[in-house]
Order: sequence, then C-alpha cells, then structure tokens
Amino acid sequence: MRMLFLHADFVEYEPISKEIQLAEEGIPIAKKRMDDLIVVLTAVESEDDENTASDSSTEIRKYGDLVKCDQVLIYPYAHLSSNLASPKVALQILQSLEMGVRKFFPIVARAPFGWTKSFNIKVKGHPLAENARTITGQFKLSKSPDKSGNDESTALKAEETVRSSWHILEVGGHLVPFAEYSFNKDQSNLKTLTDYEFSKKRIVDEIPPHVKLMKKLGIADYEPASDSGNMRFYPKGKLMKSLLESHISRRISEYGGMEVETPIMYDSQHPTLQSYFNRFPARQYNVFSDNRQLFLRFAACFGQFLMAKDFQISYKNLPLRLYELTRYSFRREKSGELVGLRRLRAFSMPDCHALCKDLNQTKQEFLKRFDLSLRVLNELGISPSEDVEMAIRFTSQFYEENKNFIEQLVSKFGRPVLVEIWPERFFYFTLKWEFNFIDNIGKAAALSTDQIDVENGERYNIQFVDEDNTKKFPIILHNSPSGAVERVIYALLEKAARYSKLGKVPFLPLWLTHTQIRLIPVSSTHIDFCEQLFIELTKNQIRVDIDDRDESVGKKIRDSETEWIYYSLVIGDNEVKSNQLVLRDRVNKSQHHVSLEEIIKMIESQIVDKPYLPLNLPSHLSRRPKIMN
RNA sequence: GGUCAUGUAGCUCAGCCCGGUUAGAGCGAGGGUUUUGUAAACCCUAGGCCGUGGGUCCAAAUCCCACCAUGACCUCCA
Repeated sequence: MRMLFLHADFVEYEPISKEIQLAEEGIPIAKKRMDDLIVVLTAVESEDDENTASDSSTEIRKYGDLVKCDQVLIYPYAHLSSNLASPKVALQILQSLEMGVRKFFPIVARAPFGWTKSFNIKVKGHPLAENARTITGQFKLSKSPDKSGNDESTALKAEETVRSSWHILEVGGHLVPFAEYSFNKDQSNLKTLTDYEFSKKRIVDEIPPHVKLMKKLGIADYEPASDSGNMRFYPKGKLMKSLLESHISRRISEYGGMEVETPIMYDSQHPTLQSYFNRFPARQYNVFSDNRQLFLRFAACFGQFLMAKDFQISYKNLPLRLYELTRYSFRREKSGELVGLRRLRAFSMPDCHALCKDLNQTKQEFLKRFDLSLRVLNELGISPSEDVEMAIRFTSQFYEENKNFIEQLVSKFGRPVLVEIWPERFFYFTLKWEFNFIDNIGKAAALSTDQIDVENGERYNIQFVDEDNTKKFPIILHNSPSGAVERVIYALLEKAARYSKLGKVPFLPLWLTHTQIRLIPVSSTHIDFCEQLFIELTKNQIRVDIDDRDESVGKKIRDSETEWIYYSLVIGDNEVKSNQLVLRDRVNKSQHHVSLEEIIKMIESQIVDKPYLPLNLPSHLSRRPKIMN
C-alpha cells in the first residue's frame, strides 16, 4: 500500500462522476470541506491484504502523533502506484483501513472510491507536512520527510529507506546483535552513539557548550542578516579555519589527491543532475537566474564527476584521486537542526573521490584512505581512540562477500564499532563508515567518512579503458578525511568544554590558536624591547602579539588567560637587563626561566609539521577593536 | 509546523510574579589620573522606542492578545 500523508490547513473535495463500474453507490454530489487535518492519499496495491491495512493504520496513527493532529481524511488516489489491486479488493481494504484508523482518531472521513473528484488542498508549510509511506507484507518502507510542496512527484520519488538491523562488530570479527551486546564502562560513548542512531534518545536537554565558546573566543557567530546556518567567522576563527584547511589539503595532496575547483551552482534541468535534484528538493538552496533554476551544490560530487567524465582515463591511471575543498557546500537543513557549528547550511567540506578499477583495487585504496582519515583527524586534535566512535554500514551481501575486509577496518580502528546492515542496497553505495564525535549533550556528529559508490560511475558516464581495451565504469570512493571544517572546530570546542567540566584547563591545539605567545610589557618603557622579541619570534614563524594597552600587568595576564593563550611573557626591567625570560604556561599552570631560543624551540617542537599563517589581527592590542568578550 | 523558552545599553544580565519617581548593574567604549611584576588600578562620561503592533488601566518594561525574531526539543541528515 502506498500512502502520501499531507498535513493540511484544509481540504475541499467534490465527487464529480463515477469513474469505474464498481464505484461506491449513494454518494451525494456535494462539496465537502475539512480543516486542519491529515489527508492520506492512498493507493492499494496488488499484494495488499488486511494486515497491510492494519499496519498502515498504525503508520497513520504515528504520523498523527507526530504532527499533533486528530482528523484524518482517507483519499483514494490510484496515481501513487503502477501496481494497483483490483477495484473490488481495493475497496475492501480501504474500508478496513478506515475502520482501523477510526480506532485511533476521533474524526475520520473517507472520500468515495471509484469517483472522479475535484479537490483543493492547502498543505502546511512545515518540514513534516509531506510524508510518504509504503507498506508491504514483508517490511515497512518509509520515506524521509519532504518539504511543503509544490512538486508532488518529487515527494513520491524520494528516497526510501529500509528497516535495517543493528549490531556491534568487535575487533576480531565477532558480530553481536545490538540488543545482546553489553557495553562496559569505557564504552559509554559507543553506547551513546548507538542510542542516538538506534533509539534516537537524547541524554540531556541543554545548549551545547561550544555555542558560548565560539562567541566568547571570538571565533564565529550567527549572522542574523543571512539565512540561519550561515555563520560569520571573526579573524581568530577565520585563521583557525584556514589553518585546518591548509593542513587537510596538504595531507590529501600527499596521498595523491589532485586539487580542483568546481562551480557552486548547477542547472537543475541538466539531465545527469535532474534525478539528484528531484530527490532532495527540500534540502536545496535554489537560485533563479535568467529563467533558469539553479541549485547550490551540497557536495563536491557533481563537479568532480562531471569533470572526470571528460577525462580520458586508462586503467593505468587508476586509482585516480580528485580533491576539492568546497567553500561552500550548501544544505538547507531544517531550521530546528541547526545548532552553533555542529550543523550548518553553508559549510566547507574536504571531499576526495577516488576512481577505482575493480573491487580489489577499491579495497586496497579504501584501506589507504582509512589510514589517512585516522591520521588527519588525530593531527587536527581529535583523537580517534578517545574522541570518536566508528559506525559502519553495509549491505548484508557485501558483508558476506567481504568479511575479511570489513574486519580489517575494525581492527585498524581498534575498538568495537556500531554496525548497520541493510538487507538490500537502497543507496548508491554498498558500504560506508564514519567517525562520530559525541558532544557534551550526547549528540553525535559525523566527521570523517568514506563510501564505496557503485552507481555514479555509470550515472555520470565516467569511463576508463581497461586492459582488454573495453570501456568500463569505475567504482568511486567518497572520502572526507576530516569532515566539515566548521564541524572540526565544533568538536575541538566541545572537547575543550569537556576538559573544563572535568576541572582541567580547556585549550585548543597550539598551531590553531591566533596568538601562540603574548608579550606583556610592565610599563610603556618596555614596549621597545617587546618589539625586538616580536621580530625575532615572528621570524621563526611563531604568532606573537604585544599587549601595549595602558592596563595593569594583572589585567593583561588575566586577559591572556581568558583568551586561552598558551604562553605569556611579562617583560620588565629584569628581562631587559638579564636576557632571561619568565615564561608563563597556561595549560601547565607554571612559570619558569627560559631563554628566547628555548622558547622558540619549544613552540616549534609542538607545532612541527603543521602549517603556519601569520597573525590575522593587529600585533598591538591597543590597535584591536573589541570583537567579543 | 508543534511544544517550551527567550527578546531590556555594544556584550552579559537584573527589574516583570505583586503596574506607580528620571529603567539599573557589571563588562566593554570615550576622557582623565596612574607607569604598573604574573587572573580584574582609580575617577568621570556617553550609551536604551524595554522585539513590533494592538488592548486593559488614571498609569504598562511589568497584565492580556496578536505578530516577528532567536534558541532548545520533536523530526531528519544525499
């Protein structure tokens, strides 16, 4: 049975004439109207029976709970299916569905069966207002909610997900059904992830702490004049972003990714893109220009695939790695999902694809990228062994045929992982994994991810010439070794907040901080000496600034602390005379005598192999505007 | 869209329940004093259509209604 739920402000319908012989009798020819209701457009299919009807009424009840609505109109709508039941059976099942629904709703109506009807409906404008269901005897398919709609067919075509089974896969290959797995104390995050994915339960209701931190530290903020989920990044945040991006890009380049740049908007009528566009219309930003409907990309896939299609590729060139860091990818996520930097509508995403010759090469390449992801994430300051949990999803067929390979991934990760198994392939990929960061309010956010895509090579007509001189479609891997850059910042801030909660000193990685060392002159007469130090440190690619404001030393120290600056040097007469400096270390809460050379060495040793960018603020604090507290 | 919050100075907030001088504080900003030794020097000043619109009242930041904005949750995540 196929159903399309529409949460409507009102519906008006009027039977016009009998359409088929078996049409219901005694139907008054009069316009009917109902307000604030759920319209269930329904098509009964050939294999449907009383059970499907009963399952369907349960689905309607659930939807009613969801949108808090207690009126239902069952509206026969044959156009939903190309596999209709015979009219006689269909009417019976519709009647039985009606009976079922009456148990759950005080007001239930059914439009006459077998009649040509005119109808007028106003669908509500919220994300859940359109919802499609397919109910069969075997399993239940449900469709993700769609936007209030203009295009009904898109809602029907939209992606269906099957009910999947959940497991925990241990290192060594032991696969345990979720329900039978007992989590030990160290696995509380894995448990949280599982609960989050599986039962969709939350631990607590509060604002994630990174939202306050991103403002307080002058990293990022909401921009009320834009669409929500489009953030502004202050100088410190912009620097941090640039550094993260540059490091990620370098590692991908070392791995072999060829960096490219592709357009951010695409024609929604383009034949290759059309199916994608119609699949997720609710999540697109649309731009109308010159009578064309363009949509903003939600990933770098299109650009790279359209590009690869025009390459001349030999099997000798594979695996072929293409990389782009999108600034931006756009996803018009539902407003209620947007929180601080966790999920945005415009975000920067490293997106690296690899075209592979066959499954064998795919698996080798996949492992390589798994290592790359582990490494990158770790270098960014997010520890794979402490801060993230892994989830892996695949079809049962892929598992049966590639058990060893999957176990290899788990053993590389080194801890049990959450597994979702699909009975069939419903997406373009056969396997995907992701690293999930669990934040302080028990929400999971995916960072690194990789997928094995067996569909888009053909869809985009990307071909390579194989050894036997025939053209073939490659398998495509989709990897982001870090996940969205903004989300990395979110994870780092949440991690720092966790430290804070545990009574430790919160900090961000030294190589990402705007000021690595602050010079604090005791009085204005010491500023000259600070400037000499400044030149020396800057020459060694250390970001340094001078607090030359007319404030007390105590005040300047305090500000340095609240800005989370690792190192401060108070410069007074003693330092000018002796050349011995006293280094204040915020994280270790200590002070010790050192020389300038030692400081340079120490900082260099901590940021080794990380990119450097100069300070993105005036070097003298007296020249800086107040950006945030 | 639903539920629940919130909206007062650049920022963080108090005042609202129980209506009544000229709406307060801290931080920040401007001016001055101070030239400072490891987490907040001192003094002065300027900042407010109390989200918007209605209503009740002699009187509304305060009570009522509507709207708008923002957030959390519901839901979901190519």
